[in-house]
Amino acid sequence: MNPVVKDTIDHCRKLGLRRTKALEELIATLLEADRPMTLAELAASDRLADQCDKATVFRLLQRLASHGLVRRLGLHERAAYFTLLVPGKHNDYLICTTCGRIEAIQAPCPVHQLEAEIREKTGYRNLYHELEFFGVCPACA
Amino acid sequence: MNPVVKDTIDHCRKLGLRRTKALEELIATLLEADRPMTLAELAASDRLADQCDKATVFRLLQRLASHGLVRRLGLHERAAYFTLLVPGKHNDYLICTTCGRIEAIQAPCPVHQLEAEIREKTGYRNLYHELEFFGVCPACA
DNA sequence: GTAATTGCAAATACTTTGCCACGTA
DNA sequence: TACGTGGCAAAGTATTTGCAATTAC
Repeated sequence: MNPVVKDTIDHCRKLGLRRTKALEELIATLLEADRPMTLAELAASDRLADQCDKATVFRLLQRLASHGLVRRLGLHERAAYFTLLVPGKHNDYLICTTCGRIEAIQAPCPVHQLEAEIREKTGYRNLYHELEFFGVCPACA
Repeated sequence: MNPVVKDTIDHCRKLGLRRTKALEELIATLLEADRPMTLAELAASDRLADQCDKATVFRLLQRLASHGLVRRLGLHERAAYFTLLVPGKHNDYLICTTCGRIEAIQAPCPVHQLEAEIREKTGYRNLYHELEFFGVCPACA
């Protein structure tokens, strides 16, 4: 098993979650995708399609998000997107407004400085940001 | 009438939209709010509540968005948020994950440089970004 | 054995559209 | 007059929940 999957499941166990097949497959799927995915995409994915109900995936995502292991993103679609929060992994995206393609941005994120300032000046706690770039990709243009 | 509202309506007229009471009130409401608003909020607002149907507000927002006068944002809620695109106005937000309060960020946006790089390297067209900070505001903490 | 987890189906929430009446140009 | 626009109601899509059965520990 992928060590990140293992670590994540261990983390879940410590939080009191039970080790179920669905949990394992969901985490593996999110990790392999390497981009945010919708509930519908996840429930229909190879690993989960015959494994469990969409409601189960939904509740797992909800639990994982409440413990900070998964983040729910707005993006531009009607459906919510979910991404696994892996320590040391960036989380900014480039999205094509025509075909919906989503790719992670490799460049270092330039907002940490501003985030620190906001934390100081406003007194907000547990601050994090969401940064997305939207445009029409070369293939669609 | 507010000059920005007037300019925006003039712009709409040039695009072929008709000058209706609903259009005027919607634009004025979005401008006065100074933060993104949901369809439900807009339809229930003082200026629009007794003015027109929610479907009308929806279709107006759709038309304005398709012409680039309004932008639809994801944010973290289930409902979509809409904001008027006023030339020269910033569009980054600070959002409380507990009470849902949304405020515009005054500081200069630090991602323009990165945006330019992405435009060059990836060939995406019509690039723009969406940047939000999420956290728990002092009142909720 | 006990409590968390799951599947299924039903309930919500929000968005989107059809159709005909209406108002702007 | 002609065509964009509006209201109302119905349909569509995504999310969320109730409850009894199941499973992890």
